[in-house]
Amino acid sequence: MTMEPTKPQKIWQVVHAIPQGKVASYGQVAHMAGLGRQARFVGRALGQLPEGHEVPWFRVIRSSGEIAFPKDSEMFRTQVGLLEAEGVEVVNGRVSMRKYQWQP
DNA sequence: ATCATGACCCCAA
DNA sequence: TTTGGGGCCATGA
Repeated sequence: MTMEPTKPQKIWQVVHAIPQGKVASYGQVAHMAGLGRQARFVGRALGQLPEGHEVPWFRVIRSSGEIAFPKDSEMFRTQVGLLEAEGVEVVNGRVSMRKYQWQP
């Protein structure tokens, strides 16, 4: 029988649907996953991704357009690299939401 | 049970 | 633009 998706699974499902070259905010993902204002839960869920996943976690950023990791961190550099690789411009750790936000 | 801490957000000033 | 305060809630000390 089919199991009800857990909260993290709902989140991963939404994130998986973000198209290449677009980004979504943590709050946007929370809302789309039916979790209301639990934006923080999205960050937690992305940190719990199992190995071998195909979830484009790097397309999730803050509502302000900023990358959520410290600029001097390895994760920050990784995320910027992945975003730029698919055409998303990152200037000073920030993405233009006006240009790149996913709008289903 | 309490306290602090987060890959956060929104509003007001 | 920046700051401050409240909201949210799982997790670990």
